[in-house]
Amino acid sequence: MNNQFIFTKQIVGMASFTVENYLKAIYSLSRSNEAGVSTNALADHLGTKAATITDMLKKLNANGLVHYRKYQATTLTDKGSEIALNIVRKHRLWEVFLVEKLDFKWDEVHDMAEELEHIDSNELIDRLEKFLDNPKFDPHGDPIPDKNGVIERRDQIQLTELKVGQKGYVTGVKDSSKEFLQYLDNQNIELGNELLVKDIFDYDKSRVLIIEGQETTFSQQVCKNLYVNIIE
Amino acid sequence: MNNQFIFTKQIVGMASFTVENYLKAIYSLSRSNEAGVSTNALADHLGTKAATITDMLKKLNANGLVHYRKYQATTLTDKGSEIALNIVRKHRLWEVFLVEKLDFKWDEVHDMAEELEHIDSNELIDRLEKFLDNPKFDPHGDPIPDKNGVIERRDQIQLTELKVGQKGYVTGVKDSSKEFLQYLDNQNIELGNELLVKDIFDYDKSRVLIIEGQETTFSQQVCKNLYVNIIE
DNA sequence: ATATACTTTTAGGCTAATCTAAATTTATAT
DNA sequence: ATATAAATTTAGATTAGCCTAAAAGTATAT
Repeated sequence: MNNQFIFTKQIVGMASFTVENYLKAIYSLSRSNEAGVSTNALADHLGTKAATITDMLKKLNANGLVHYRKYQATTLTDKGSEIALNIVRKHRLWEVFLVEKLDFKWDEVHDMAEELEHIDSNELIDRLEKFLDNPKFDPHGDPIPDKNGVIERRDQIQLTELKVGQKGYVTGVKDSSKEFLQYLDNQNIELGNELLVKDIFDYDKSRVLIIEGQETTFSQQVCKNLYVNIIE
Repeated sequence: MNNQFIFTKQIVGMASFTVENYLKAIYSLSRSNEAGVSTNALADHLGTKAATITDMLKKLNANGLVHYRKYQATTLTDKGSEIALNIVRKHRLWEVFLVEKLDFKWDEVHDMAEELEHIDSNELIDRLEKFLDNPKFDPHGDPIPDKNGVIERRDQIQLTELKVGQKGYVTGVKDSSKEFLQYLDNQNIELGNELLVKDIFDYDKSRVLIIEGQETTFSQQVCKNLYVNIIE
């Protein structure tokens, strides 16, 4: 009775706004959980109830976008993954546009990009990419998938992995919440900054760092959320 | 029982995608019909059924966005008009972006702008406007409302109003359908072109024109859909 | 002036995406 | 190993936006 097999927009070859958001959420949560994503984790992430997730996962499964079996972790199919990566691509390119061309700050662009990522035109996004000079990373250091969904793997590590005496430069943030980004702004930290780990306190694992010549102490939590490349 | 008094997005101060499209349609159809807009005209324009329009008009009325009374032409309230003009503003600015920055042609931008116009950020659109160098007209010659909804009145006329011997230059198109725009492309007509009316045939009201030195014949329909400014 | 045509509204339904409450399955802790 | 807790699913309902069919109102042409 319930037609679970057709999404309105899929008729014309595209997933609905909502479907796109589900796929993106599954993609995103899968980064930190190889086995797949739980119903509750999705409900949390999307701000809906678990029952709603179950319903939708059944539909996505019926449409070949996810692998779903009752009570089991959910993963994306190739088709689902392709759609998710395209949304991520669009999101990140629009963020570059907002920061580079419209002078927004890196903590201001997320909500706008959440809307822009659903604009339905690959021609548009390909031209935007070219207009932006083919950027490889977004303003938070996250890699931008190319038009085939290929993401450049970066050998960045968390700042917590640097030992005392080691040098690195900031390549990205693991947490790109407004709060964290504004904290970094306050501390005058930005992508590309060079730093040296001067000391690590055993007690709370906080670090004394020399960043661009300036001595600063960062909590372990902050260090966990900063990605760096080691400078040998 | 039916809660007609709250639109989801209005809680956070904005009209839904659908509501925005209704208001824009009413605005647009009101241009050619001072008294207001009929239910059927709206249904036609929006590709829905009259019954659907009636439902929505009642809700819009309850929310203070339109003046609606059974069986009577509908008009926008000030609040409805403000929202409609803001959508028009966004639509036209995005069209300028697509043409000027991403090199789309004027017949390619409508559908993308139909989506982009609903992106919910006035800050974004104000910055886009500045980035585009405060354009006053979109790629089809339509005026762009400023952030207060004020539209510059242009004293353009239809090409049909020019008499034999009079000169003008093209300022815009009345019909901005893909078909008409592509026809103009084929004829090498663009905004700013100078023309002279050489002759008008009584039989079918078609015109012989000299456009940028080139002699061409246009049907009355084409001439009706071209706006010009007279050159004295 | 009235029949006919056209427009608009009403009544009753449908779907996608959501919810709550209850039932079921899986995981965990003694 | 089993009771309890946590996660997940099912069942039934809601809302916005749409539909069809029928009723009601308005306009038009003789």
